[in-house]
Amino acid sequence: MNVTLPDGKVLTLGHGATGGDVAGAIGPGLAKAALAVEVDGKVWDILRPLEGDANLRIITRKDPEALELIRHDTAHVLAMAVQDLFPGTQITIGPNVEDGFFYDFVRPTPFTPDDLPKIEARMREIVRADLPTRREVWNRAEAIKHFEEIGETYKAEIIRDLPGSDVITVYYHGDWHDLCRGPHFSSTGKIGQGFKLMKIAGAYWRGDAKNAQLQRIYGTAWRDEKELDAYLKRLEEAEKRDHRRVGREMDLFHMQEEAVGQVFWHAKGYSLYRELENYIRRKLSWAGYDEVKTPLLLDRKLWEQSGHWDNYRKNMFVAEVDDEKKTLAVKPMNCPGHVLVFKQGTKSYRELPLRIAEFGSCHRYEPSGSLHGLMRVRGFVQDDAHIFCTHDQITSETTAFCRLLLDVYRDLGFEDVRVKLSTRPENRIGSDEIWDKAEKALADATTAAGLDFALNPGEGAFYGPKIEFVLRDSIGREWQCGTLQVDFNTADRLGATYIAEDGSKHPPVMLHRAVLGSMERFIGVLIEHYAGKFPLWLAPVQAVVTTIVSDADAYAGEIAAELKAAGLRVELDLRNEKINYKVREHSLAKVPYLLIVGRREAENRTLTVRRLGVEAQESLALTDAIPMLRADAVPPDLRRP
RNA sequence: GCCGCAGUAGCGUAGUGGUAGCGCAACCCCUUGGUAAGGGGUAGGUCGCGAGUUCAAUUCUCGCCUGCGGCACCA
Repeated sequence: MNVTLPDGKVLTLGHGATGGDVAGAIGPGLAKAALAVEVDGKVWDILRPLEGDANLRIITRKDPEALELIRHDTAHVLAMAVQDLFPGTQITIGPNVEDGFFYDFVRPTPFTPDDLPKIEARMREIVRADLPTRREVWNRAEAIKHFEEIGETYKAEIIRDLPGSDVITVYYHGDWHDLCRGPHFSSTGKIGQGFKLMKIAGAYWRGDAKNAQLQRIYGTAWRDEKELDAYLKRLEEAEKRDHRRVGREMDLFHMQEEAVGQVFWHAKGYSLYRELENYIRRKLSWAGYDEVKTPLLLDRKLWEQSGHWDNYRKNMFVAEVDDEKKTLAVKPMNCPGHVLVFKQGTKSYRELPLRIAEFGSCHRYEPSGSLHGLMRVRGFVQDDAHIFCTHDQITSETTAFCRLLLDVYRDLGFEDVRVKLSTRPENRIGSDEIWDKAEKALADATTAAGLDFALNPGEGAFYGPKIEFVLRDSIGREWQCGTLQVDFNTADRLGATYIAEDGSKHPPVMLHRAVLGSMERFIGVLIEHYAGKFPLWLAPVQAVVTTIVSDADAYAGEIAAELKAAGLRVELDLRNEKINYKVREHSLAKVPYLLIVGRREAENRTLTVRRLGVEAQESLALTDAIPMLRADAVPPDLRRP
């Protein structure tokens, strides 16, 4: 049996040799470090006998595969510990997730938070006991029978649903066993102690709300305790920039019971909101959009006609008055309103593409459990627009939109953008010919804008394909914000047409598109991306003028007034506090510019500038400082290069 | 919506079957201090809401509301 190593070297071994034997043949050090092997591209147990000639690579703790194995082995140890401590608990599945793993259990009484330390302690014992791992191949029927007999009905169900071609393998760790595809380490001790149980949660069997709810335990696992600590520290840091926390600390917004899922924007938060809105408004205006404003309440009949009443009635707020029989619905989206605007007067092909934009206030009755700060709300404003165009204009309009979006994201501090293209679903309207055309148009347009896309087959809307834009924030999290959807249906359904070159009437194609998605959510993303330290043009308070001694009060007031006159958002802090205290406080408040004046500055008509996060101070003449600050605060789209 | 947990002053928290403390913030006084917390004092609470048990409930029980962590959902 010949084994080829990554460097091209070929080792000849006897029949039945394992990956461990290969490592041993290379050297004793490697034999010790080897945790698993990659055999012809697949990760195998170190103790599994090779089945013939193969390309083989030794996996040690440093390899990314090792971390995956650590996590999955830890999931097994979790299941062992749980069954040990809570006899009668059924095990179901326990896959890896980002940064860790979970295992889903079936148990009449739910776990409590107090159980976690107990389970974790038992897990550490199991790891220290270094129980040996054994892999067995089982007969399918016997496996089903076995798991039924020991009361593991979910495991039996899993086996029944496995494709007939799959080999049924069972892994033993000591006496405990589990149905598992593997691979695993040769013993539980190889896991190490860099793991921790994180939380308990309910989760539906097979991810379906119609099924039973299982008890899920989440854990995290790393190569060693140092990596674990680093991870826990990262979580703490992420928590510090949580938009709900920063929003309170910086007095940006609040939410309360009387308006569940809706935002009370405070003066500072709304300043940020308006700055962002005005920025988008300028971008839209330059991109040839017409901004409109349409009613929040529209007759039920319109929603029936558009199809929303049938499909989304449960998620709509309705409004009724005593004196009229009409039912009005609070708009959950802006499309019908924009179609009604389009339908005013006769539209010619010469007017297309017609881009109708709106900062559209929408309300949706979202499930209570899905609400999350600004990220998922019931009342929100979309930076929405509908482009009414011909089939031939889809590509060019989409390309232009991609460019606009990338431009905006870059201005807002996001360079890393991914695109997903969702294609025709099973249930759809329109001919395959039109779908072919639309999908190709989106693909071509995205490529033309210099973007790569990932395919999301079958995930499109029933009325047309769509692209979605996912941005990555400063700590690596991804957020889906922008979208563009092709719609062959709505205009026709609501009776909107244009007159073509040959005098015939056609419904226009509608492109539904949003750059930010929702103002609320995007501001949430911005808060977390910048951890509240906004670029100057967005910062709610751009500068604080403060004094060292009260003799400088009058001068400080003069500076604040001049800056205000220059269009800056300035606050004046004349409190009788030490300068150390004020510096600390305004730094924690994330104010970009601290302008400090004492006796010296008042005499020379200068000021001392301290930028957030920079300890160095700079002394400037007042006459120089004002134009400098004003220039610095110009929004990115208004800067002359 | 489902599972679990939680709700005490603006924020962060302690605590108890006999109606509540602490820190920061607020307010007042002293301090005028040159770049990340100067000192002293004062005020602030229907312990989420409703019911039940009890001589007595913030504490125990039930229901509801809201929030948090997941799951499901997201036109």
